[in-house]
Amino acid sequence: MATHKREQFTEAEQQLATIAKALGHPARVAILRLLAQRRACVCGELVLELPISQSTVSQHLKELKAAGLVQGEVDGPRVCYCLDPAGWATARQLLGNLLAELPPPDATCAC
Amino acid sequence: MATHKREQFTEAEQQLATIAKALGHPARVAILRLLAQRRACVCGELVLELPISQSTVSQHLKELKAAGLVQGEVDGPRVCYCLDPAGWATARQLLGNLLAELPPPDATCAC
DNA sequence: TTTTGCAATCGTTAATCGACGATAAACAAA
DNA sequence: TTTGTTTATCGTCGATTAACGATTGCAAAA
Repeated sequence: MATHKREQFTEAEQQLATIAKALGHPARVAILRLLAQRRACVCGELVLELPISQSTVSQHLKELKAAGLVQGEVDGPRVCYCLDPAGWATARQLLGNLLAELPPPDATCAC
Repeated sequence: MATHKREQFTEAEQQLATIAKALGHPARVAILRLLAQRRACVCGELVLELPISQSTVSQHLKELKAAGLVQGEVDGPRVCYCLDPAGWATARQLLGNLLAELPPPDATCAC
């Protein structure tokens, strides 16, 4: 059963997991870095930069949009993508919280 | 075909994706938070705290270990888990790099 | 109006994931 | 040695993911 038991965890845990999952593929990381560099990018440009097909890029963009990390704006026949500031604010927050909960880097394992 | 084209991306992109993927499930986030709180935890304790079965917890621990985020130390019949400082140093670094590449939070979309 | 060009969606395929119960393996204690 | 406790692994199942080519849908250009 792949009946995900997501419901049983806290809202924050689910939200962080959703964001992390979106970052969990090198193609999506690459897309985000391209968008960060260029501030905006038409889908076709991304396809040129990446070693995967147009339809696959489109899929990844859809997932990044679903996670709230990118926005797409229709511009005539093309679509311009850019990072979604609100989504990244949340991502920063949640990742920051997690890292803040961790023991200091030099702490020894208590085992 | 789920023939992952991981090879075609940079080392850093792959490494970040691996770490993010490990964080991409609420149960694993919950496990990490428990380990962070308690500094160490026997597998059985985790099972008591989580709404999933022992075998599933064990699977998630295996994935976290594979991603370098936790260590397990055998202690008689039980296994004591704790966060892996080296893995977290890498995670901090890579996540920090990504966030640093992003435009400032108040930047408007260039679309 | 017809054509062209771009991007999303569809349909398909194979692989991976998430979950579980059952079983095996490792060790301590009796 | 046998028993009990703890954890990892196996086998299974359904769902999801990653990838592609083909098709569709739209908007601009001819």
